[in-house]
Amino acid sequence: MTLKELSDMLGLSPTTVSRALNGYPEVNETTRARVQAAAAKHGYRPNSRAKGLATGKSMVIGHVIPSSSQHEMVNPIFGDFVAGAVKTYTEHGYDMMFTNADDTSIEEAYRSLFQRGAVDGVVLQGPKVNEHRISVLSKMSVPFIVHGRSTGVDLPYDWIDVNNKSSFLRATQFLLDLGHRRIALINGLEDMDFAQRRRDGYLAALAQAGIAPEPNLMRSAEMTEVYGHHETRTMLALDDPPTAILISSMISAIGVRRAIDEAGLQMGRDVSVIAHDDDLSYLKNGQDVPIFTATRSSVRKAGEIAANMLIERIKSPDAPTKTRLLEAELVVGRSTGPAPNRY
Amino acid sequence: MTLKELSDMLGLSPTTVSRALNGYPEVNETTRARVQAAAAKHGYRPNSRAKGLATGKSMVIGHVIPSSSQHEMVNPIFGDFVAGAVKTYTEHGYDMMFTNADDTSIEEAYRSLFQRGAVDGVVLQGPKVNEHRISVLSKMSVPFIVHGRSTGVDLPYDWIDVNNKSSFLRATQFLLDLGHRRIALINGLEDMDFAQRRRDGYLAALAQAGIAPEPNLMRSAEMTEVYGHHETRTMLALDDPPTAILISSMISAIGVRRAIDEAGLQMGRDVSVIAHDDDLSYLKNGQDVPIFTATRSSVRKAGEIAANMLIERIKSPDAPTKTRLLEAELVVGRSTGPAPNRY
DNA sequence: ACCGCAATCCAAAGCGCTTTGGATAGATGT
DNA sequence: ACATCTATCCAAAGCGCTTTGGATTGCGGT
Repeated sequence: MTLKELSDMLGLSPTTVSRALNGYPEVNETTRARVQAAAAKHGYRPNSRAKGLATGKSMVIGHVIPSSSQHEMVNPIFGDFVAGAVKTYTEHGYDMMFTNADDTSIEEAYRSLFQRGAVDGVVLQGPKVNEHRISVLSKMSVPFIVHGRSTGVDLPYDWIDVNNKSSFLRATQFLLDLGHRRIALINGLEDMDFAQRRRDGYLAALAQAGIAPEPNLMRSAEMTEVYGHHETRTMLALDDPPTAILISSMISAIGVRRAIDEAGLQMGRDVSVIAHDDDLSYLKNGQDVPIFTATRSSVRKAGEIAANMLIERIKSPDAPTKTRLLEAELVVGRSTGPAPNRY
Repeated sequence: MTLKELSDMLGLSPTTVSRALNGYPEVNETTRARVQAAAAKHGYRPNSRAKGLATGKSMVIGHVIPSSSQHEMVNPIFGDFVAGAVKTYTEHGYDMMFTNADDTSIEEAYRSLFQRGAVDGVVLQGPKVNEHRISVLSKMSVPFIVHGRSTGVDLPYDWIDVNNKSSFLRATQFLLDLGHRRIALINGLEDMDFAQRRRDGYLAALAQAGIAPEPNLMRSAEMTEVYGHHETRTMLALDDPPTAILISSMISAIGVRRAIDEAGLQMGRDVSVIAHDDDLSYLKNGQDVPIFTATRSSVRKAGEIAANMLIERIKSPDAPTKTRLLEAELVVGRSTGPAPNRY
């Protein structure tokens, strides 16, 4: 069912039918009602490609998934962020498009998406320190939003981020207040911007307390369960093991917990644990009492907000850049307690 | 940069340029080389909407994410399935599109996607028993593939599924062989087809062993960590608690493990556990020795295969339907052991 | 020298929609 | 009664591409 078929059927011109359906004023209200009724009856839906060609908009927003050639790691927060975003997109009439690109061609992927006219804007996820993609998108002068920020990039750009530094600063202080002195950090990959900020917060808190950071207690890698387990196991076997561990992800925290159990220790008594909790829908941090003491910030909500900000940007490309910094809340669960009196 | 601009620049007609770039034979090879060089140099990329309009294809494949209004549960396997699929799509020149729909309008969402000409095919995920969407898509005579199957739907359709029944049959037999008699099943939502098949396998094994199923030991809900924890806790508090637990998801298995620990029991000695492992990239089941004994089947690979099958279907819409049944492997880890001699 | 054929190229139509620039007719104003 | 609006509708162009149906040229064959 095309516009022309519908208009023939109604004895009207395509022009009028188009206007009737798109809410233009130059059409009689009774005619409009007739048109709408017929459109509904026959299930007419304008072809989005034709519409896009005519209007110059695609009403699609793009996300590029990097398929790190080796690891093929799929970020576990991906699903929740997307779920938040897609909801907002749908409400505003946008569709969401994914493309996959390996690390070397990721810039090419963004360029292709735009120059083909496939999308009206993109979301940039998982920014690294000195993220190159930001300047690429900036130069293309294309609407985009960054989920996270990038230290070292001076250009103005829209972003939404959690206050990683302050939340890890606070979490570390919390542990220090409990008397812990040997606090480990199991962090994400070091070149990721969020990981660097979290480390900064951690280091700042240690510095305030006059504690020298110990490289042995600072680990970083992709945040899988197995990684958390492995690093914890290794660190607990040190001559002078940590009494508290700070972890950048709930997933890894589960591995940490497993290692603590295996070592015959008790989490919250022998070893305190604080994790960053993205509030994933399938991995709730307990129901009444949180399992882990955690710095919590919903990544789904971040997805929603990011989508809204991007849509705003698409509407007014020349508006001043906007940013949004979310504060994580510190929820206290049963995984933390006073430092054990070992000596 | 449009086709016309490029052709003007080259002193050729749009026809010839189009043909040169699309590999048609009626163009001189030296001309073709010239055109390709110019296209590369100026970064020309055909507008995909215009191309789609002209060819009648969108080169996009659609996925609909149901946002169950209440739970807003995002399936944790989602990310990996998508990662597998999008890789295949990209290789074949397809983009991937998401739409969100609440449970009531999900059928509408599929219809809209096609009638707007937004996609060339769709993937149907998470089929329920008597899945209504299958007949809807069938009637629309539209290319689609189901990830999973639907008991009660007689129509022929393409699907790829894990052999849920046989894998849970085998897992249950494995536990029975270890001497377990009170085996619990922590399953997914009952109306999901996979959950029903897994239960069938479980029940079949019990029946073979002459054991009457006990409703008290069979639970079903959305497979979160907290759910696994809660049900295990409840069951372990029974007068006659299970000695083994079968779980439909690694995520929930983590909660199960937590409950076992909290009860002061040891997994693999006091309580045996087998989980279904989708081989998620961020939740590997251990590295050398698996943590959980598990029925394993990579959902990422399923995504890849599904994508390939769908692309085949799009190419030849009238070919006979194809199906693919993957067998899960039973990997034996440290979470299972002989039934404790309690009495 | 003439015909047929292959190799190259191009003009123009068409995909389904929006939008510009009228046309038409009845209503209004003086 | 005549010019002027206003409300309503339509024809046609255009978005950027593919594709049909020729044109044109040069070559071998007779």
